[in-house]
Amino acid sequence: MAVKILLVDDDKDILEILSYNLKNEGYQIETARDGVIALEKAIIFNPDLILLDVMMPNMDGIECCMKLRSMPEMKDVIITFLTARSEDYSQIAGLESGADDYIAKPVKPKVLITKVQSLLRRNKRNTIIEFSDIIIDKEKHRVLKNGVEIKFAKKEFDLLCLLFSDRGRLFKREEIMRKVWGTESFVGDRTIDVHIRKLRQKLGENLISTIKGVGYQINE
Amino acid sequence: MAVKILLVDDDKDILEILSYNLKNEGYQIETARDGVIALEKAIIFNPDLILLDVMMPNMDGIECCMKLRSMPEMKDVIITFLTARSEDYSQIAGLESGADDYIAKPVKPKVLITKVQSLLRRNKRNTIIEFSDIIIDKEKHRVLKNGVEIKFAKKEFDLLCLLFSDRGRLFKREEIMRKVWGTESFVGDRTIDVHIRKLRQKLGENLISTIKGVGYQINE
DNA sequence: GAAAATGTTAAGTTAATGTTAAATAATTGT
DNA sequence: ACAATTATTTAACATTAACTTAACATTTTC
Repeated sequence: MAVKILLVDDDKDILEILSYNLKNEGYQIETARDGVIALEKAIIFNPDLILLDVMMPNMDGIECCMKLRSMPEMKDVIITFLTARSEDYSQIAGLESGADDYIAKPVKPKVLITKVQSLLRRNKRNTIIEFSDIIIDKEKHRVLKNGVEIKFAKKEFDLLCLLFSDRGRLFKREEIMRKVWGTESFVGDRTIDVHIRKLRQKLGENLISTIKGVGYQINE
Repeated sequence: MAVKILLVDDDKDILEILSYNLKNEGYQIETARDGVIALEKAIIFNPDLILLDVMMPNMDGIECCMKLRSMPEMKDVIITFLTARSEDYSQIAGLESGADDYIAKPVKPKVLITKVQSLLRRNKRNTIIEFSDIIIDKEKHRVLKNGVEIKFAKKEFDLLCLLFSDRGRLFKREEIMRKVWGTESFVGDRTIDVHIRKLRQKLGENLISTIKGVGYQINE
């Protein structure tokens, strides 16, 4: 699956240039013209990386970044500011905003691409997840419990990976739906439950707990 | 099959000189002028050895190397850096990058050839694979089951070798397609299945298991 | 304790793969 | 170069496993 990048800037030209260059590198791009739109698009698009202009109308980058970070599903996204002047640095670099890095404007396409590559590399999340007696190897599509392999069908595996991507965190049904089934498929309400059932059968009844009216989480 | 080497350097002259000398030795050579191109070519060309300049525009050798190593299909390729100065050594030798060795520039052709030979020799281990009652000899293109030779056509053999190159690992259909059939050939969907069928007929129905929607793997 | 949400099971549907034979393509021997 | 042989791909249909749904049970929340 292609890497997804959300570009946020109020300057149409910048959006276009950066968009063009990043698309050329094979990235999947979405754009937003202010912070408010960015928040909405981020939820739908589920990007791996967000490039966020600091100075924007409506909602500035710093505020947008903080809002993004407050959403649990955006915990792992990489956020990078685009800043017009290095003076802003003190504010931006501060931990508060929750960004991972910043890029000084004006941005040269080549520099941007290098930077993006290095950001993505840095965040190559662990492909192997271990938790008590369970080992999940995303790459090999393999799950071991007490050293014994247990087979999982595709959707089951995707769901499992999602839940284990942040153990203990509560995943809302809506979020599970979006991340495992995607935005276009419209499946019934019981589908998630049935898959949860299968995970419980295979890995033990006490692994996943239900938070009624909200979603599911892995018990830590 | 000739040994395939991918040469990566931004200096055209170096590419030419090394290319010339290695071709003379009977190696099959591809070249790339930066890391990005190198990644693309590596996937298509599927080299045995990659000689990688460290200092390059676009994507440097270290980054390129890490990217290569992160692809499961590049697990067994030998990666060697070409470094302009021995000072870089500390960075390069670090385990992180995943390279096997390095060669100091400027490279004398004779030295290079000796080095390449020794690298290839070192890695010749995988040529014979044994697994329960099956013995596969890649070099001789031979398969024995319980001491009895079984003949495999080329594609069948390639597929078999791929699956056995990492027993237990799940190979995605897309990956099988790329590695056995290459990126340019567009063959139908059922082609892989038919070949899997033949392997199962020849080596037993329980050897290979299907993960629907994903791919195939050897049962361990 | 009624409404809402989720659990559970089995049956229904869909999508993916299996299988066979026949059609092409490649290779070999003469 | 030609036919003969062998390898590979395609096409059609069968089968299977994955996934979804539906019906009803159970649990939680207010």
